[in-house]
Amino acid sequence: MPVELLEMSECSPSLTREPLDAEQAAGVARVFKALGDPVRLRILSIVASRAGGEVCVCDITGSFELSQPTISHHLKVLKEVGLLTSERRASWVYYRLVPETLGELSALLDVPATV
Amino acid sequence: MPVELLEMSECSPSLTREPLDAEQAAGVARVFKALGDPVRLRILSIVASRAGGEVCVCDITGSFELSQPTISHHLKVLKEVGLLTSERRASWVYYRLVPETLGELSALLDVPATV
DNA sequence: CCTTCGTATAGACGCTCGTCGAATTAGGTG
DNA sequence: CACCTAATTCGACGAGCGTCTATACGAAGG
Repeated sequence: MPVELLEMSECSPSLTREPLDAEQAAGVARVFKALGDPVRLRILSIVASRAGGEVCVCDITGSFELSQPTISHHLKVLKEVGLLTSERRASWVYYRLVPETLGELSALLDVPATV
Repeated sequence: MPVELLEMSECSPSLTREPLDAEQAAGVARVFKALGDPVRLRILSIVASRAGGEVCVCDITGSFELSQPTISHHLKVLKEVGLLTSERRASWVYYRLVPETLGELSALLDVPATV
């Protein structure tokens, strides 16, 4: 559970500021790798675009022609890198977005308009 | 060479707008997968943070304890997904950032502060 | 309890990826 | 031309990933 994705001395992390060191790069790459799968991206967008912010696993499996364990695996990956959280209520497990993680990545990729 | 990473009807692409379809997800996932490697992330940050915006391959290889063909492979991957461009001048090949691609990804991950 | 439903885990299998050394292409120079 | 340097391409190998089926777990209901 990474508290902070980036531990930069400055407050505005960006790829354009200065080269990432190996450790920083490894941490960020973990998250991008999780985003580097079409199914996981779609899962994330399903959760992100859901009005209440919550999605039940059973709502996701119906959107894919993949086995339920496969979806479960992808959810686990997204959770491990801090993009999703889960909560069990009765028989169902609900997943929510972690907007802070997405925000950090967005800021990291946010390059000045004209270089 | 993807002209446009996303072909959404709306002008403000974001994960939170509506779920990505399979085709969109596949296109975006290609780029994120390229970012999902620590070495490639560091290469990208080296290019991005370079004052002139240009980096020679020989400048990059020195920053890693990896063989030169391996660096060349990573540069190729970053180029194929539209994150870098290259230009040959004399014996040297120079790589530049494609800020538009990074900008699209940044916008995609830019979620509203409070959901 | 035993069953049923929703979800997670375990193990297996094929394919992809990152890395290497070796060979190849491209440009510059004597 | 021969030679050198810069960079890419090739072929191979081991590790990791996405998917599956089968199994286990957890909660609710007869």
